[in-house]
Amino acid sequence: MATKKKKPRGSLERYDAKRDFARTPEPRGKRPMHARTHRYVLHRHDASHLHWDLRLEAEGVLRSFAIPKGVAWDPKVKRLAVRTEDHPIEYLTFEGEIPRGEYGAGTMRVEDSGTYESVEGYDPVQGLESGEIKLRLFGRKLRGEWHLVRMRPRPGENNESWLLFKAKDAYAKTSPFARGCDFSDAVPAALPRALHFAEPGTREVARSDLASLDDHYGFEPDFEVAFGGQRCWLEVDEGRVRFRGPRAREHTRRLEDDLASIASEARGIAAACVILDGVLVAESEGQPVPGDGDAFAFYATDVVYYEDWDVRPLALRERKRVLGALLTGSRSLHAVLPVERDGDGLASVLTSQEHTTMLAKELDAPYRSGKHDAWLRVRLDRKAQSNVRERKAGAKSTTKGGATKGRARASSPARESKTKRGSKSIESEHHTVRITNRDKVWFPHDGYTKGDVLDYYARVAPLLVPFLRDRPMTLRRFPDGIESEGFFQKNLPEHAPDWLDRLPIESRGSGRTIDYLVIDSAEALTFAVQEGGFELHPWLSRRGSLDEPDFALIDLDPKTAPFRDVVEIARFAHELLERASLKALLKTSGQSGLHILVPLARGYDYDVARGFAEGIARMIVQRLPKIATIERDQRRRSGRVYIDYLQNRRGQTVVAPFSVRPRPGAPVSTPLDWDELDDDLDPRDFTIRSVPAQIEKRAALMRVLEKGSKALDAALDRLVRWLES
DNA sequence: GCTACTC
DNA sequence: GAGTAGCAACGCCCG
DNA sequence: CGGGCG
Ligand SMILES: [Mn+2]
Ligand SMILES: [Mn+2]
Repeated sequence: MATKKKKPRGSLERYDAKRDFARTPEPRGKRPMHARTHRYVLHRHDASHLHWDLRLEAEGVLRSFAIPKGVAWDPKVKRLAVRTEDHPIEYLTFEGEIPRGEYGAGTMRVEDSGTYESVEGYDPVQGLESGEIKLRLFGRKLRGEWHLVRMRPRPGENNESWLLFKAKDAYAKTSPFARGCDFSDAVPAALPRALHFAEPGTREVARSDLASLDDHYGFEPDFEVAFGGQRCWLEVDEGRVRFRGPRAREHTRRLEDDLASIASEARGIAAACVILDGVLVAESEGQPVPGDGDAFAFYATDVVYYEDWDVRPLALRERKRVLGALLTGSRSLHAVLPVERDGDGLASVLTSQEHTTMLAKELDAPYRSGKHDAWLRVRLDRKAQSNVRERKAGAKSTTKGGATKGRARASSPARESKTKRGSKSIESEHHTVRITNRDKVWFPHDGYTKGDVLDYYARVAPLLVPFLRDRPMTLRRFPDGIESEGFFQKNLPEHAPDWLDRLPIESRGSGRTIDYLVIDSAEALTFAVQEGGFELHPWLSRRGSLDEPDFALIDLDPKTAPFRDVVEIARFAHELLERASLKALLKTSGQSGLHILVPLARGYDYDVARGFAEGIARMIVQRLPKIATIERDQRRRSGRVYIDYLQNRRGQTVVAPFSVRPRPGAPVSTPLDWDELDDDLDPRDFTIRSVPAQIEKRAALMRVLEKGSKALDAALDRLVRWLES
C-alpha cells in the first residue's frame, strides 16, 4: 500500500532567524522531517528565568511551549504554557550551554523525554488549529494524559498563551502528600538518565541478595555493617506507611503501636512515594542491638523506588545520594550512607563488637534481584583485617578461616530457643532463631515432635558442633516429618539469616558456586532443624583444607544383608586397624550400617584417603568374601555387605555422628565402643530418647578424632605383609 | 519451611 | 489468595 | 564415552 507522504508543514524559519549558529551550540536543523513515531522532550531551561520547554514532534518539527512553572500532576492546577517557535527534530536530544548574549542564554537540560500519543482528533496537528491538544505521555518522568487549551488571544499579544493541565486519570496526583513531583530541585538532576517510570501497582521489590565473598572482589566497595534485625522494605506512599517482605503484616500493624515513631518519621520523608530497602532493628541507647531493645529503628541501606521511578538501574552511589537527600537525620529512620573508610577500619571495629560479617557492595552497580557478586558478605574472623586488605588490592587469595587447628575448640553452650510470644522485640536474626511448630509430629510411629528433635540437638550440640565446625554441610530436610518426601539441600536458602556462616564453593565441573551452610554454633544447628533439616551430611574435609579430609571413611552398607555380617566385618576391620596401630571411630550410621572414621593428619588428600580405604576394603573382601563386597553393581552384590570406599571424595558427605535419621524410632548415628560390637548390638537402640542419657560415654568416644594418623602408606604396607604371611 | 511462580 | 514446584550432584569405577 | 553409584 503506497502512502502519499504528507508534506511537512512545520517551519524552522523563526527558529533560524533568532539564532547565530556560529555562536550557539544548538542544532541548525535541516529541513523539517517526518518521524515514524511521535516523540517529545521536556527541557529544563535555566535561562534568565527558569522555565520548562515542552516540545512535541509533529509535522517534521518540534512544536514548542515554554512553561514557566513546570508540569503539574494535579488536574486542578493549570499552568501557563506559551507557544514558542518550532525547533528542529535534532533538538530532541540537545543539551548544552547557550552562550551569554545569545537567544535563550543559559543551561538547557533534558528533564524528560519519551513518546506520546494523542487523543483522537486532538493531536497537535489538529489541536494547534482548534486550540485543544490532548496528549498521552510515555516518559520516564511524565506519564498519563495532559491537555493543552489555547486561551483567548489578548490584544497585542504576539505569542499564543495556552494552559497546560493534567487530565484526570490513574496517573493524576491530587493528595497533599504529592510533593516532589513537580520539577524542581527536589528531583535530583542527575537521576533521569537510567530511570524508568514505574507503573503504580507493579512496583515489585525483588530482593537483592548477598553472595559470600569467595576470594576477592574487583570493585570499588561500600562497606556496611550487617545489621542484626529484619531485612525488609519500608514503603511510603502518599502518607501511607507499610512494610514489605518477611513478616510485613505484623510489622506494618506495629507501625501504629511500638513502631509508631518510624511511621511518623517516614511520613516526613521529602518524597510522596518511596520504597526503601533496609533492616528493622531493636535499639538500646540509640545503638542497634540483637534481640530486645528500648526502641526501634529502620536502617535504610538502599532506595529502590523514588516517586514515580524505579531507581534500581542507578548505581548504588547514586541511590545512596538519593537516600541521603531523603533522610536527613532522625531518631528512628537512619540512612546508611557510604563513608570514607577502608574495609580494615570497619572490619576491626565490627570484630571488636563481635560481628561475624560485614557487607561489601559495589558502588557502581545497579540494584539487582537475587544473589550476585556486586553484594558480598565478608566473613570477619581473626584474619579479617589482613584479608580485607589483600582482597581490596585485588589480589586473588584463597579464603582463610578457622582451618582445622582448633578441632577441639569448645562450642558455646546449647541454649534454649523459644518463640517469644507477645514480646515487644524485633525478632533479631542475630543469634536467635524463631521456632515454629514445636508440637508438629515428625515421627508419627513414636509421636516425636519437632520440639523433641530440637531438644535432642540442644543436648548433643556440645559434641556435635565441634565436629561440624568448618565443614560444608548438606542438609536433608523433612519439614513435614519423615512420612513425607524429604529433600537434599546444599545451597543455603536466600531467606536464611545473615549471621549464619556460609562457605561458597565453586564446583570443579560446572563452575557453579554453592553457598554451603557451615554449622559453627548451637544456634546455627537450631536454624537447620527449624527448617526441617535434621539429617546432617557434612563433608569429610574442612574450610581451609577442603581437599584434605580429616578422616578416611569406611562405610559398611548392608542393604539387605543381616546386621550380624556388618558386625563381623567391623570386627575384622578393627583387627586390621589395630595391627596398623590406627585409632578409629566406629559409629552406627543410624540406619542399618556402620561407619568407620579413621582420623588423618593434615596433608593427606582425598586420593590418599580413598586409596587407604580401598586397601582396607579389599583386605576385608579377601578375608570375608561371602559377606563383603566392593562390587559397584548392586545386582552383583547378592546380599553381601557393600564396603563403600568411594565416598572419600571431594564434595561427598557422610552422615554426622549424632545426626538424627528419618526412620521410625528417631534413630541417631551413634559413636560406639569397639567392644559394643557383638550380636546383641542393634542400631535402633540409639535414638533421640536414649542417646542423651549416655552423652558422657559417647562424648569420650568422639575424642579419637582429635588426633590424626600419619604414615598411612606404611600402615597399609604392614597390613599387606601381615595378610600375606 | 519457605519462597517464587502460576492461576 | 490459593495452589504448587523447588529445594543435590559429581567424581569415580567399570564396561 | 556413557551409565551407575552414593
Ligand atoms: Mn526555553
Ligand atoms: Mn552408608
